[in-house]
Amino acid sequence: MNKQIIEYLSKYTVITKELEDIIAESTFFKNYKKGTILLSEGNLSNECFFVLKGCIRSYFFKEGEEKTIEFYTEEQVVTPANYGKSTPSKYYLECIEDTVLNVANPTIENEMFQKYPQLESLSRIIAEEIITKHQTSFTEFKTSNPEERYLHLLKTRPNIIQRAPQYQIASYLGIKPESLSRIKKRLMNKMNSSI
Amino acid sequence: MNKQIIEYLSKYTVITKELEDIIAESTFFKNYKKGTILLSEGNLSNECFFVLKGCIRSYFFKEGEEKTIEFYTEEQVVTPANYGKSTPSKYYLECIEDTVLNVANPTIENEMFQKYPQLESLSRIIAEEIITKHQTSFTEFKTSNPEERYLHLLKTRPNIIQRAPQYQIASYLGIKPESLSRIKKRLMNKMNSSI
DNA sequence: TTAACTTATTGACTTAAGTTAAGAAAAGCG
DNA sequence: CGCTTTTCTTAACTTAAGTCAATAAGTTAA
Repeated sequence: MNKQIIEYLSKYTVITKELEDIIAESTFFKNYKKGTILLSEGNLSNECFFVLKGCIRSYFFKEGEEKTIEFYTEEQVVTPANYGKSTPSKYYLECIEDTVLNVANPTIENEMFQKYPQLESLSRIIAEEIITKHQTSFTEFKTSNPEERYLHLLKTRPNIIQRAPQYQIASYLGIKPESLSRIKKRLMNKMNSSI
Repeated sequence: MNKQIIEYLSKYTVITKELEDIIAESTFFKNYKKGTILLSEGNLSNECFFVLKGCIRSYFFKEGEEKTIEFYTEEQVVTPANYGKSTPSKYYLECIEDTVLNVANPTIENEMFQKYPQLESLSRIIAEEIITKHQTSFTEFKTSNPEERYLHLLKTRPNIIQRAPQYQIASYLGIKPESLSRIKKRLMNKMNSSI
């Protein structure tokens, strides 16, 4: 099971046997049933996650409506915004499938960072990588219209569309479910008429 | 001049005199005239920046149109996506005002990280902070319409609106300049009619 | 298997952003 | 200072997303 994490981390640096053991020591695995809420609005967070299998969705309520912030699937890191802080969470984390996670907590993590600076170095590199990816996604979103955003999602994360209900996809794309329904229909027509 | 950086870093951890010296050693200051291009599309990047005074804009071209990605002002860190990597930049960095920057490069930075793990620790913490801020901004953007986005910018970064031309603000808000012009007019009317 | 509930689609209508084009205002420069 | 260039505004029109409401399709559980 640890193989997945090591493989992920190996993209960023050489993971020695020692480092591998350190990681194994400082984290643990956990299974969650579909529908499990990992974090609720208003609550503190003392866990961050690495998705081994399944899907986590972050969402919150705005004007009474559920807004999906992000979908996290295999090989993704989920660090709640208030992880290890004393501030309440502004959003929910929910397993939208049966999910297997690798879990860490700030106390052990900080101890490990103290002991093994290489581990913190790795975290820094990964954090910077995530910043870059976020900026790319944000820019893509900003410079696209809803139809283009849907096509982009279809291209870059096709399985998300299979795994999450459409009303969740819609708010993830910043539109209403009715609009997503229409966009799909419009695209179907375009496909057919171009045959 | 270094005071600004130290003050900024002090938000995240205690900056000892030693650490202060380390930072002073590993970076330098530089002045740029308005209009200076710090990084061009297609080029490599060997510098990251901390804005002491002035404003940097990142932008790129999509379908022949300039799209503003971000504005960086006083006390903000600018790390190009390809900083220290061997990949070409996808965007431009331009000083839209006379600007004073604190500049670092990856070679010295990595040396310093090796020598002073506390410095890398600080970088990790700041990087994670930036991730959280990005996610908040992205979510705000996604769940707002153009008018709300403009009002949000007016509230959170009013000086940007003074400092950048409107067509740049427009693309930053993901809309056309004509639309921003109309939004402003509409808001003026609302203001007046509510007196 | 049906009944209850959730999710998705469709239609009619409203609203606002995009597009194109023209002119006004402001900024930059010789 | 006046001329040029850039930026901003306005208008008319098109297009697509939001809204509201009804119905259809799919899911879940008694």
